[in-house]
Amino acid sequence: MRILVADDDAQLLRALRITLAARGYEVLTASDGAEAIDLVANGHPDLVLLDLGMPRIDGLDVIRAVRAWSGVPILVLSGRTDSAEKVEALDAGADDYVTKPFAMDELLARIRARARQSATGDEPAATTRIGDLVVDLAAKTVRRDGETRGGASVRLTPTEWRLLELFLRNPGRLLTREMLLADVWGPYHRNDAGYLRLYVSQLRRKLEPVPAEPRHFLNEPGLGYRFEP
Amino acid sequence: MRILVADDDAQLLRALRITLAARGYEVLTASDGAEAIDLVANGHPDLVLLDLGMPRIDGLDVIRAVRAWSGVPILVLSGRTDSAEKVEALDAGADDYVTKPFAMDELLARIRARARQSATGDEPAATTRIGDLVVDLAAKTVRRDGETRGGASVRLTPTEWRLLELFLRNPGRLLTREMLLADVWGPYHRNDAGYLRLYVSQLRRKLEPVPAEPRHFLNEPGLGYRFEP
DNA sequence: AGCGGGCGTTAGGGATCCGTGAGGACCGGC
DNA sequence: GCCGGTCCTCACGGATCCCTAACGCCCGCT
Repeated sequence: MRILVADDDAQLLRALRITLAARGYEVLTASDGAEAIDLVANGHPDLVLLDLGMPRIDGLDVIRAVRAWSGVPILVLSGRTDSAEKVEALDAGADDYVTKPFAMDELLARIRARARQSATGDEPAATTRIGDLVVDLAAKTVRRDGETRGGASVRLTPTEWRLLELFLRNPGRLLTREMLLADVWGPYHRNDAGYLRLYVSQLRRKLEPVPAEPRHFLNEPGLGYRFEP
Repeated sequence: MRILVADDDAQLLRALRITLAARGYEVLTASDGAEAIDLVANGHPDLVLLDLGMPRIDGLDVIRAVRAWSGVPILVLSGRTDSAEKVEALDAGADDYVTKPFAMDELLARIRARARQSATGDEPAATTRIGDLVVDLAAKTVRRDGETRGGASVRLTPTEWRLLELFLRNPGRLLTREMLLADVWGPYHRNDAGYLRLYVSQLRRKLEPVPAEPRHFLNEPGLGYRFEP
């Protein structure tokens, strides 16, 4: 999550950088409008914190310039409290408006709200490659590499998806029999190792280039299984 | 654009209804939390204005209940100005927070901002081709390819439109039974899989070239349905 | 060599899920 | 009151999936 902070107040800029970095955000900074526009274009931020009172280019023009080509969420910071200015900024394309001085925890909460919005909106498709197959867990699709359309090349059953999901979420890690059985079939089937043998076999048949010589779904005798990307 | 206004203050409710209606919005109203949840489920609003201080069900619980199954934008109105309450509401899933008393033009601007957010999403897919049919979600029409004039070749019922809309907005992705049921019939019908079977069947009969061999509305047994363009 | 445990695979049977038709309940318009 | 449209309930044949049982195979142990 990368945030661009644009403000001409160096002290506030520094405070925001520190606070945001401490929350795990990646921070870009700009101190005037031109720099802000440039960094939106070339820095690819996921969210913009924009002060309206910056030199060289008016904040409203920054919003309009950005909105001409980008849909990145814009959260406006401003000292002005009159509603006319808020209306102008929001109608120019801003997504939220906070007046200074502001409570930091409120600002952070509003940032989280905007981050949610972009998280659900655009999905770079959390996708994993297995040989020449591409697995998309969210869309529940497995397509042959290169084929972006046309029905899914491979169909998996619900149980197969649950098992595959566990493997893909823990790449390279050893997953014990009990862990896998408890997560897929529930805690009362920790001893039914036969289920695992059967479904791992089916996953290999559908996903391994050479099912007889597994290279991604590996067995560790006596322990469990491991997924190697 | 349909807006649900939930507030226990009858006078404010009436003022908002009149103001919003004058701006061309369709307005639904609720005066307590339970009614609000019910209307989100069955009224299919595009935006929710929610007062936090309502009887019967706490406002925060309303947010959580709605967020459990719907992504509709929620704009909170509240008399409380302390930032802790704002943070709670925003983190529960609200998209914006306005404190009473508020300036009406600011509220309207924030409503427009939220409306943009949901509107920009569907523009690129305003029209979709299914076989030799062309579906226009905005105009709610289905015409045979080539015929630009004349009445719609195919008529769909309101429920069929809601279902079709979900499919067209998520092309290629698997939509689970629960997701579809919750979005079309509300969260209290997550188990009525029979509804889905029936209406998918009707969509296929009206939209598939060969209803008996569906190529666009596909079923994944045990999981849900998938729309393939 | 003989044996036993863990592993991979195959082949059904029973349960669940799906597609579709018919018909009743409800509503607004004429 | 009548009627067309929409939504929902119910029922049943067929498709799909999950689980059980059984059979080789490999490897380490006796």
